[in-house]
Amino acid sequence: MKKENISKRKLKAAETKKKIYESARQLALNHGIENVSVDSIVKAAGVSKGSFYVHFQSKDALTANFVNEYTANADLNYKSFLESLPENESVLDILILLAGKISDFIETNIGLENMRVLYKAHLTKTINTTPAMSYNRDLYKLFTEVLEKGLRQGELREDMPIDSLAKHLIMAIRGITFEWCIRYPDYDLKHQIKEHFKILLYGLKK
Amino acid sequence: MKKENISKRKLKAAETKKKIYESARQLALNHGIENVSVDSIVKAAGVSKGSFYVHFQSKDALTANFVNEYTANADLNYKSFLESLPENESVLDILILLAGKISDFIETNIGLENMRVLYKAHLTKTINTTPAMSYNRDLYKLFTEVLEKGLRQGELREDMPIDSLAKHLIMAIRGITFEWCIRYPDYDLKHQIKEHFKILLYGLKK
DNA sequence: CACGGTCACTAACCACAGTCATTATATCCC
DNA sequence: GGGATATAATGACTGTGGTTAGTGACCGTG
Repeated sequence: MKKENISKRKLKAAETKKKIYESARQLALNHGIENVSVDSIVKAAGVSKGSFYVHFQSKDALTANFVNEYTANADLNYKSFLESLPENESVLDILILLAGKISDFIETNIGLENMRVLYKAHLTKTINTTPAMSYNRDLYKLFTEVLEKGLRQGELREDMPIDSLAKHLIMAIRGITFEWCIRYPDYDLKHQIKEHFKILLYGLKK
Repeated sequence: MKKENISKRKLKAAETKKKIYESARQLALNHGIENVSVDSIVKAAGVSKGSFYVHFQSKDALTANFVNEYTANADLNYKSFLESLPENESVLDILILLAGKISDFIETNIGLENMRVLYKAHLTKTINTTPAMSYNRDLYKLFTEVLEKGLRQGELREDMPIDSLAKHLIMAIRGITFEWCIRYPDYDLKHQIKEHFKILLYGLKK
């Protein structure tokens, strides 16, 4: 009877956290998270600054939360995209299409600024971005499944473990997206991702 | 007779700048630039804080200076490495060796923390990291030269422009190094770079 | 019911990057 | 030399992310 009975307090806490989160989202939506101070967030939420830091490790961690939401959303999106493809599509073509889909999603649904924030968060030891990094992330599963199909259908070379290949492909996408972040606007994400994948996949063909 | 005669002042200014720079380098060497405040730098240099901002646009700009030094140094190193290779080496082997050399240099001469700082700087709009990013950077020239040789010797496919290939390869290295920065210590930079290059180069073979 | 401990929350506080009005002084020009 | 100008240098100040000692409401236990 311990865990159940502390509900009133925990409820209040959860409420406070949500208030902060929603205020932050609202402000971020209007001004971009980088231009929103913690002070303004807590003022909007009607709580104290210290309270913010009870619920969030840091402003960057909060930002990472947003981004992790995007990430989960993205993976859902990719999954249904893959399911929408015709069964008989060649696996190499699927991979190219998927890469294109990913670049679209990043550009239009996440955006440059959020990607920059995400990558900075990744580089900061004190921020936990596990959901977007973990090899258990759905994205890795999706790639692995596609590659397995390619293996079964004899489209791929067989001298490399599938899960390692998936990691290499996703790392490549991350690398290209990083390059986009740092070279924008002199860099066409979609075009570069497709071009790079053509080289990579040529190296995977049987 | 205008520019010459203002020497005494400019000299003093240059001296101050150097004092700041060297103090910063010394402190960064001992504690890592991220753990050194501008206040501590100017205190060590015996100048005022405002003076720091006369000579440097920002702390990050100063950091970028350090990084650009590393970069220039790295390219020199890679160049002499390439020159030390036997003439008759296969171009694909040269590229693998070069990639290995780069990973060694990054790991032992630059280090994880500095790479993280560098990539964060790249992601920050207000920091000018042109020297490390520019396609005029020596590194791009080196790769282009090797690839040109490969083309002459008929080792490479001919349907892709050489300078575009060089960009893809260097971007791949950057991507892998980024992955190393965010996955350390669960990621073997040298091994991953070599493995990835094997896939990539297989896709470039004639 | 009452007492001791827990925990969300607060507000004042700190550290640090960056700014700016002001001061000091080397150079220019008469 | 001496006033005018340009600029190096100053240091108090601001804004912002992050910390912490303290408070009081709530909880489990006697």
